[in-house]
Amino acid sequence: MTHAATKLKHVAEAAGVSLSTASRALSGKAVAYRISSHTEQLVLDAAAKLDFRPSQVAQSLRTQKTKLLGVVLPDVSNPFFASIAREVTTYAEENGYSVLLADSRESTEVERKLIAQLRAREIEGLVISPVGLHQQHLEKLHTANLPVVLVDRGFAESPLVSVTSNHREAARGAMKILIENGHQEIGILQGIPGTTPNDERLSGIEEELKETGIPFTSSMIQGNQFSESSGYEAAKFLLKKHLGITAFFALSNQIGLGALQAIAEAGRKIPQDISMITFDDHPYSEFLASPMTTVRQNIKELGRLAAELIVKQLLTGRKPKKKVHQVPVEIIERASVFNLLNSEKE
Amino acid sequence: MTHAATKLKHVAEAAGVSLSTASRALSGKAVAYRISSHTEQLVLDAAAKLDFRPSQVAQSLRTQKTKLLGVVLPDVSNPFFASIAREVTTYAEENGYSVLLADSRESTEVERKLIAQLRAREIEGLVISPVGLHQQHLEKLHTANLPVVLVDRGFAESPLVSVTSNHREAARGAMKILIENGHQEIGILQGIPGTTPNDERLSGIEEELKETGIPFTSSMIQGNQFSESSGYEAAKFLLKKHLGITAFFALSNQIGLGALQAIAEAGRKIPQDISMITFDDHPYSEFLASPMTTVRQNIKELGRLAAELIVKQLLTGRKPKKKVHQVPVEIIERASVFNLLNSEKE
DNA sequence: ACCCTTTGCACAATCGATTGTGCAAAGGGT
DNA sequence: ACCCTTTGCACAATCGATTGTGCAAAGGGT
Repeated sequence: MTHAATKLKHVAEAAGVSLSTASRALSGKAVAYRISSHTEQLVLDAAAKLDFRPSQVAQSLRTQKTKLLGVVLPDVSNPFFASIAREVTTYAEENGYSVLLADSRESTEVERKLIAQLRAREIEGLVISPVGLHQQHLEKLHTANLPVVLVDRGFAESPLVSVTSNHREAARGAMKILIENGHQEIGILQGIPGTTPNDERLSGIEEELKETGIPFTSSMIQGNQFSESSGYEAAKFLLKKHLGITAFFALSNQIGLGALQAIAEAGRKIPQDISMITFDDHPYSEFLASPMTTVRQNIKELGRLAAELIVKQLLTGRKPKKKVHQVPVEIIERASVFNLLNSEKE
Repeated sequence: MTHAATKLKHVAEAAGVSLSTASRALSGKAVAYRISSHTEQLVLDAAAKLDFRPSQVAQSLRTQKTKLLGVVLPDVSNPFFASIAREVTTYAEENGYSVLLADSRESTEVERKLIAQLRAREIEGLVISPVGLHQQHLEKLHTANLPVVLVDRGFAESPLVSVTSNHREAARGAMKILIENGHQEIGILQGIPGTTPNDERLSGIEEELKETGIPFTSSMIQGNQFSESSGYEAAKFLLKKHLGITAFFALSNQIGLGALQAIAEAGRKIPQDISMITFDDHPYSEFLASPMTTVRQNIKELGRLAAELIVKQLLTGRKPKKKVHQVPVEIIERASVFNLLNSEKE
C-alpha cells in the first residue's frame, strides 16, 4: 500500500548486494552465513536510509508464521471484556504478536463464523471467551493443533486450556456474607445457564446453602443472560413473586445494574429493604446510592495469564502443563448488605 | 498452521483442473474467463469437500490488499473506547475487513511504534483516537496515501478526516444548566490540555461564561489527564483553594469518578454542597448516590461513522467529501445539579 | 472442405520475502 | 608453486495464491 514502500530489493540494490545477503544481514544472520561485517553494515545503513520495513505479509507466507493472535469476546463494550482485550493486546504486542479482535455478540453462530475468518487469516493462536454453550467447534481447533486458551468461560471436562476466576469459591464467599448477616431468602440473578461461570457460581451457592442448612429453592434463581435487561426482569419477577426476599446476589455487573433499576422502580431501598451483592467490582461501585459489596475478579490477571499461556506456547512449542488455571477472587465489602441479626436485637 | 490445511493445489488436483481454473471458479470469475459451468461445479464441489479456505496471506501478497484495518485507542479498557472498538470491529467484519487492535496507553511514543507495526502488516486503513498532542506522524500516513480517520480526538486545521462529538456545543449546554441554576463559581476538571476534546470543551465553557457575563478564571481549571487520579487531584485542589466553589464540570467519566472520591473525602454532599455535571453517560450514572447529570456522547454513532468512512473510502477509492464530522450530543439531566436560586428564595 | 471465430482451459510470471546450496576468490600450509 | 580450506557472497527455489496470455479443439459460415 502506502505507495512507494521500499522493498528488500531496493535495499539490496542500494547496498550493492544480493537479496539473500540483504535478507541475512537484516535478520541478524550475518555471522551464521559469513557476511563480512563491512557488507553487513552497508546493508543496515541502506535499510535505515530507505526506512525499510519488511512486508510481514511476504514474511508470513514464506516462514508460515503470521505472528497473529485471534481474540474473540462476546461483548467488547463490556468493561470486563474490554479489560481482557487490553491485557491480551498489550502482552501480545510486547512479544511480537499482533491481535485480531472480533466480537461474537454472545452468539455461537457468529462465533463460528469469526473463528473461520480468523483461521483464513492464519492466526497462530486463539484467546476466546466463548459464548459457552457449545465447544465442539473449539475442540476442532485444538485437534487441528491451533493453540486455544479459554478465558472467563470454560467447559467442564474439556481438553482446552482455560483461565477463569474461582467462580465456586467466589460465590460461596458472597453467600456466606449474606447468610452471616441473617439473610435466608436470597434471590439469585443468574446469567446464561449452562455456561461455566454461571453454573459453577450456582453450585457454589448451593454448597454454601446446604452447609448452613438453608433450603435451596430453584424458583429463587432467575435470569438467562449476563445483561442489564435480564437482571432487570429477573429482579422484578422475584420482587413480585417472593415477598419475603431480603437479598439479591447478581452474577454480573450488568445484571446488577438491571436489578438496581427494578429495585428502584419497586420503591425499595438498598440495603434497608433489600440487600445486594454483585459480581464484578467497578470504580463506580463505591459511589452508588448504596455503595455496593462486590466480588472483584482479578481481570488483569485473567487477561495477562491467558495471553501469557498462549504466547509462551507459541514461543516454546510446548503446551502448558496445567489445563485449568484459577485466579483468586476478592470480596469488597461495602454498604449494600444489611445486617438482619443486629436489627432484630435492637 | 493448523497442520494439513488444504491448499488451492489440492482442490485443483481433486477437480482435475489447473490452478488458474480452480482459482477462477472459486472467485466467481467463471463466466468472465469462460470456464464451463460443468468444470466450475467440479471445482466448487472439490473445494467444499476438502473444506478449502484460501490463504489470506497468499492472497494479500498477490493482490496487494490485506483487508486489514488498524484500530489504535489510548485505553481499550475505558468503556468509551471499548464501545468504539466494538462498533468498528463489527462494521468492519460485516464488510470483509478484519481489525488489528492496539492500545497506545495515552503515549504518543507507543502510538508511533504501534502505527509502524501496523504499517508493516500492511493495513489498508487506520481508525485512531490519537493521544492528540502530535499529529505529524499521522499526517505522514495521509501523505503516504494510507486512509486515516480520527475518532473522538481531532486536530485543529488538520488535513485528516475526523469524527467527533460537538464538544463545544456540548460543553456550552452543560455550563448553561449550571449557570441557570445559579452557579457562578464552577470548577472545571479538565483532561489533557492541547487535545481537541479538552480545548474545544474549554472554549465552549468560556463562550458560555462570557455570554452570561461571568468572569472566566483560569485557576478554576485543573487537571491534566482524562483519568480518575487526575480528576481526584484536581477536585481536591479546587475544594481547598476555592472555598466558594459550588459546582464541578468533569470533562470525562473517569475524571468524574475521581472527583466523586475527592468530594466524599472532603465530607461534601452532592448536590446540596456541590453540584456536578460529567461528560459521558453510563448505565450506572442513574444509580449513583446522587444520580448524575451527564453529557451523553453518541458513542455508537461515533464508532460506526468512523468505520463507515474508512471502509467506504477503501471500497470506492474516493476520499470522503467532508473532513470534519460532528455527532450531536445529548444532555441527560438527573439530580446532581442543585438550584441555588430556588434555595435563596426559600 | 476450408477458414475463421469462439470455447475452454493450461502455462508461467508474479507479489516480497527466506533459505539451501554452489562457487569463485582469498588465505594458509608445505 | 601447488593444493586444500575458509571466506564471502550470489543463484534459484519456495511459500500460496492471482492473472495475462497463448493455444488446441470445437463450432459455424460459405
